[in-house]
Amino acid sequence: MGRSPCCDESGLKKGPWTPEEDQILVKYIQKQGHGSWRALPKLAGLNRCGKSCRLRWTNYLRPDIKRGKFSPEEEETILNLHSILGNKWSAIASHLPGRTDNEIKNFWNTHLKKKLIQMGFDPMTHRPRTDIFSSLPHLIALANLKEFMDNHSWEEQAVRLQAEMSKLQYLQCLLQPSSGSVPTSQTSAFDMDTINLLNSLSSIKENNNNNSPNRLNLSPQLDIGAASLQSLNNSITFSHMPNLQVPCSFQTTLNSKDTIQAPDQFPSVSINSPNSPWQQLAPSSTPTQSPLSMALPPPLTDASIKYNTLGDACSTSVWPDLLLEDPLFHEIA
DNA sequence: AAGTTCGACAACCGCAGTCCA
DNA sequence: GTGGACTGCGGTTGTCGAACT
Repeated sequence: MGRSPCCDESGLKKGPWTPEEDQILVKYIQKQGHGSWRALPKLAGLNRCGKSCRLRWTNYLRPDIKRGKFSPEEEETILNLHSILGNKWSAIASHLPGRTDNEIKNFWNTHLKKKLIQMGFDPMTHRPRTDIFSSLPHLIALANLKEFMDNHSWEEQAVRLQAEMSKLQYLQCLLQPSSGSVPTSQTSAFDMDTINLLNSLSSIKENNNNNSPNRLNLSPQLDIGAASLQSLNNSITFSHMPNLQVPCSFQTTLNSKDTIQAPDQFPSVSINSPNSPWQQLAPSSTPTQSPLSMALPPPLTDASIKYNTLGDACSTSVWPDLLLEDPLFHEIA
């Protein structure tokens, strides 16, 4: 298979096309047809390689090209087709009259991919992200907490947990300044899980203010997630615990339905449409439940738990490092 | 006002497939 | 069957304007 040598030729112009070049190319093709792309530049009087001419024509100058923003219907079509075809841009383009593969590819990379990621979907599989690393710290902390609870007296646990809560409060003070703004896509799922962990521990304390009892009633089996935390919440009493709260900008109080609506910044994606890939992803979900909610971990306890907004699990921030370097984190984890 | 950063999109690069002499 | 010419395609890079500092 020989490679096209045309672009290697020296002396040919590269880079953006001028209106004059566009005019020459359009006039020539309208008059003669493109014929051999390799021969075209010479015949048309253009100092470009044939490949460049072909690309310019097919992606920009072709008269049937539809320019302008993608409609919600087109977005949905792209999402549907991409969930089936993957990055087969030309195949996707063939279903969208007037749109080129390049245009669709760019639109995907700059808009749709980000939307899916922000909404907690893997842009390649179109499925809710199941990044094990994002929940790992949470799970490890819970497992170790349970182990500690099992192996120590109530007095020891109370003293130690109080000390840990004080450390957490200190950590929170350190974290506060970096949380003055609304969470962005740069806020990692790791951060969110850290916040969840802080909230979980906080809720332990809150619950203890409401419940009675100097007794431990841990479930014999470690049921990671809501059940174990609920168990902790219901069974541990603390006094003089520091007030631990995540920055309010990260808090979103859920109602009893625990359904989160699609964020306002994604108005054009109709995720509930019958043809939407997200709809297909959730065949068992109730019609009123947004598939977006599938991307969220289950709420830890009830509506009193503040849950965080979605974050990009792939991105990084200084938060994880800060926490990982702290001895407290190693003690908990 | 100047410099920097960021996002959108046009254009390029290079591999792979097809055609044809 | 072979190999060069050509085209199609997807990934990547470059450019430019807007937003931000």
